[in-house]
Amino acid sequence: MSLGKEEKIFEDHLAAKYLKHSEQRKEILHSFLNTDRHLTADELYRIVKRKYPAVGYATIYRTLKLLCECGLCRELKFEDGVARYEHLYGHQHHDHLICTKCGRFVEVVDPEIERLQEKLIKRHGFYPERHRMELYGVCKQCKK
Amino acid sequence: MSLGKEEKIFEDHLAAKYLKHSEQRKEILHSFLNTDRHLTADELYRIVKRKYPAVGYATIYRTLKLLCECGLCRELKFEDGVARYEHLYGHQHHDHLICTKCGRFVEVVDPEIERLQEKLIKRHGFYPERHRMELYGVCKQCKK
DNA sequence: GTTATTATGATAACGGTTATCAATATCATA
DNA sequence: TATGATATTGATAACCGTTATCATAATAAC
Repeated sequence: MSLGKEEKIFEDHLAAKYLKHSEQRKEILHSFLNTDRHLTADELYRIVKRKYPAVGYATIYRTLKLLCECGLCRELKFEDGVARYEHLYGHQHHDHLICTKCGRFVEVVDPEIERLQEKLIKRHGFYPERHRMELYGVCKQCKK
Repeated sequence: MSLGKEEKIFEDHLAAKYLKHSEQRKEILHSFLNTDRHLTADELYRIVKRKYPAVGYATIYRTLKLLCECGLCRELKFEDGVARYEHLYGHQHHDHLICTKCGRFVEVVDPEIERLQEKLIKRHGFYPERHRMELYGVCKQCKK
C-alpha cells in the first residue's frame, strides 16, 4: 500500500509539535486510511482493536484530533450528533447526499450551488468562511 | 397577544393524542412563542422558571417534543451539537446564515439554490426529502 | 543506559438529553 | 363533588459520546 504521502504529512505534524511516534498512532493512521468510509470514533476503535487489542478510546480520539489538525481528516457532524471522520487528503471540498433509509453517503459538489451560496451570504453582509450542506432522501436501492 | 392560532393547534394536538392540559404546558408554549429566537432547551427552561419556579428540565423537553410534533416548533442542530428550537408556525422553509464570532442567526431562502439542490439529488437517483444548509461567516457587526 | 518528556489506557467526569418512578393533577363519569 | 382511571410532573438516575485526569509505560536525545 502506498500510504507514503499521508504518513509523511502525519510525521511532519508530529515533528512540528515535538510529539513522539508510537505504534498506536501508526496503527490508527493506517486503519483510518484503509477504511474508505465515514467512520465514527467507535467504529475506528473496533477496527484498531483487532490489531491492537489494548488500545483505548482516548487514544483514538486523541489521534483523530491530530489527523484533523494536519489535514488528513475532517470531522463531520450530521443530525444524530455523532462525530464522523472522513479522509481529507486529496479530497476537494464536497457536500453530502444521505439516504434516510440505509445511511448511504454520497459525496457531491455543485459549482453553481457553491457560487450562489457565496453570493447569498455576501448579500447579507457576511464575510463567508464555510458551509455545510446535507441533502436527505431515499436512494435508488432503498426506493425499490 | 394573539396566541390564538398556535394555542388552538397545540390543544388540538393534545386532544388528538388524548393528552391532558396543564399549567406547565401552557406556560412553556407561551414562553416559547413570546421569545423570538432560536432557543436551547436550557434557555427556555430558565425563562419558564421565572414564572413557574418548580418546573423541571424533563417537562421542558417533553413539551418541546409535543410542539415539534404539532408543527409549532422545529428542532435544529448546528455544529455544537446542542438542540435549538425555532418557531415553525407561519414560517416557510428556510436555511441559516450563522456568524462564527457572535452566533447571530439569519434566516434565508434562495429559490435558485433550492431548485439546484433538488436537481442535484435527483441526478444521483435519490428521491429528495429535505436538506440542511448552514452558511458560516463573519457578520457585518463583527467584522468591523 | 540515563533522563526528561510524551503517550498510553483505565476510568472518572462532563454536558445534553432521556428514562424511571412515586406523587400529583386532570377529567370523564357517577 | 367525589371517584377512579389515566396522564403529568419534578427529582434524579441513567445514558451516550466525548474529554480530562493520572499513574504507568514508551520514546528519544544525550
